[in-house]
Amino acid sequence: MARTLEDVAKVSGVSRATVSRVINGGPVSEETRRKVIEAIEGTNYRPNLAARGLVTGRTGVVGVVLHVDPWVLFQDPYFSNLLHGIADALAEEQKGMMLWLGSRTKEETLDQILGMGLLDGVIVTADLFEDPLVDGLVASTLPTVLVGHRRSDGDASYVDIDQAAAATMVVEHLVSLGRTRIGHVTGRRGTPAAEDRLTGYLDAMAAAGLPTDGLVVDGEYTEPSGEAAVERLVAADVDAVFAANDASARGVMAGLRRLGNVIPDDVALVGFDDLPFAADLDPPLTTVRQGVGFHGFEAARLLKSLLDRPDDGSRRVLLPTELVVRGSTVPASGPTEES
Amino acid sequence: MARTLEDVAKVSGVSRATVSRVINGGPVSEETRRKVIEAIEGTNYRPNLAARGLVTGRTGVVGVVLHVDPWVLFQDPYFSNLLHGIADALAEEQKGMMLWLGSRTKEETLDQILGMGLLDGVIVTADLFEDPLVDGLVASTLPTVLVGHRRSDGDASYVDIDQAAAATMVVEHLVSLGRTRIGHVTGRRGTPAAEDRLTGYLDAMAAAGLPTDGLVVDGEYTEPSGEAAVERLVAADVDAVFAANDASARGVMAGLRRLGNVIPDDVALVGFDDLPFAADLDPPLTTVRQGVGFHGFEAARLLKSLLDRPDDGSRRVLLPTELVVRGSTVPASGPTEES
DNA sequence: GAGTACGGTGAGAGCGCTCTCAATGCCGAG
DNA sequence: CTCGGCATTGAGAGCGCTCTCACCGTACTC
Repeated sequence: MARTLEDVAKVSGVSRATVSRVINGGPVSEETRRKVIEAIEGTNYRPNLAARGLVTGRTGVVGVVLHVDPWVLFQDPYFSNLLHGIADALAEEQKGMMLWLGSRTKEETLDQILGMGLLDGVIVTADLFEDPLVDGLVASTLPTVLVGHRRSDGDASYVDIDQAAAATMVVEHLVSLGRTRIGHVTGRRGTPAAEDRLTGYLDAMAAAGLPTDGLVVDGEYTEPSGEAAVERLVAADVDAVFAANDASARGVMAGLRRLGNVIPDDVALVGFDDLPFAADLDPPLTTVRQGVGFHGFEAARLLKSLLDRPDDGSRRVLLPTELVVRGSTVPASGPTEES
Repeated sequence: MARTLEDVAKVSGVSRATVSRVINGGPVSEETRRKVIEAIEGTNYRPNLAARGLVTGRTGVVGVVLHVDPWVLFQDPYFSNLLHGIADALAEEQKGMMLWLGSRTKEETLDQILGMGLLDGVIVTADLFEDPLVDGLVASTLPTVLVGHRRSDGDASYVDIDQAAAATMVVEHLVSLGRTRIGHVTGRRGTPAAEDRLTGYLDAMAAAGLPTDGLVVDGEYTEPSGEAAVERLVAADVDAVFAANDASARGVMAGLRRLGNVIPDDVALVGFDDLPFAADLDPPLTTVRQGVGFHGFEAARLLKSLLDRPDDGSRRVLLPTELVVRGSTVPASGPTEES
């Protein structure tokens, strides 16, 4: 079993350099190529990536950093979808993926990643305002693609959605239905996504000439926080609620029902994410689909482009979102029994 | 910013070899060590793992192969717990983790892993009888630890539980409660775990002198398959059911209730896995706890031992299981209202 | 004083690979 | 018949690191 280039060279009767050419597609005569390929297959030889990486500086391996609590990681479909998308794109490019989870401190993780020396680049989620890991990665020489971004990441490469525009789209939809008292349950305050969605909501409300006093209640992206927000929203006499994500929308739905409100007749409800359960709620939840798996896919492709043409500077990609209108904002249409 | 050992050597006025000694804990005078460390910190130097790996043959990176459909991967707590355990153990040993998911065919994945050349070893789940990936890994020169094992993996290194013994423990518990018509809903037939649990059940029943005719119904590890099995079990006049996992136990519970059976009074019920929801069922489910996170942790430690002392041959570790007795096999005790 | 021991250090080889550069052989052109 | 040009190949340097080995100076022995 051939272990090195030299071995293959000996077997096929050529030099090390020629074998290397065959493997990497250099100019080699047809006959020699055939002989070498035969030798490679016969000896089951596989080039050593570490050695190649040492000389070329490229290993074909990219790091993926999902530095979140493992329970969150696996319970929140966001991350699984994202990872799935990344994995697919990397597989397509024949690249390896090295995954870091949140089992150590951010500083330790950063150290390990930067010291690895085997990575061509990294993909990392940036969902907090303060994040030394993201800061360190962006500041390093390692090509980095963020999924999501903070305002301070203006000159980094990232894939994100236009959070504010998506929120605006939601409000406009509700306004078009004739709703005027539109409440908003925010996401976790301080996170970029939550702040941007809030901004989009406020801007759209202002543009429509609608008031927002008392209509914004802070949430936490969780079901209980959504349910807890209902009391104040109902007290503010809402006829529609935009929850910052589907989980809190589910809480809002439960809370509204408890207080005797009919959805969408009394209060229309919109979520964000389009998680699988959204369509199964009663009534089905109108929500913003952001296609997380696609984000991952695009992040990997962005990194590839960054690696292929490093001189083009950083890239910013804003992916489209889509409003999925369901029963929670529109009464069931077609043949239906009157209530 | 120092990029190489040579740079650090120049800054601290010693040779490359001495810097290497400082980093790897060789014999160096206190004063020199201080100077070098100062230079390292001052220049923010990080050793290049690829280069080190090239000469030592060790990179400190291990591969983890969870070649399952990503949806399953993230929905089944088994894998998240396992991965979590592995990640924890590796973090403790300062090792990197490279993750392969099921985004490509097993053959392609195998090729990539073997060709990587950056891995010290690999941890892979072996939950199918036929698995070219596992076969290839075990047959390769790459140190491999299996989580779970097939009968044919007798000479590989693995971490597993004694499935049959656990099943026997379940049956003995039910027998000790005076149950005699004990049914079994199997896992997916053909998988090692399902077969071994079945074997353990059959052996224990035989040992207790109890019949099993008509008491075994094939399941799929899923809730619907559990519910579907109930009809035949009730027809066979069971007074207890051992389901091969918690998910199918939940299905059995629903089915029994639908047919008007009271748990545990009419029929006792036992699951397997002790997933979080098991304790929240009504009544709480008696089940076998296997501590999956711990399996991962142990697998990583096993791999470490394999790497540290390769000459000791392969290792086999059977982890203990624990029967968690809850309301589904024992009537609530203590101050309780009579039904 | 010569011999031995030993902690501390540097020089240099070499891990498996790529890549530059020069050498070779063969072609048609002059 | 000589020469430039081209396609093909090999020799060798070197990526950043570890590790062996030889060497130095000091201390200790007899």
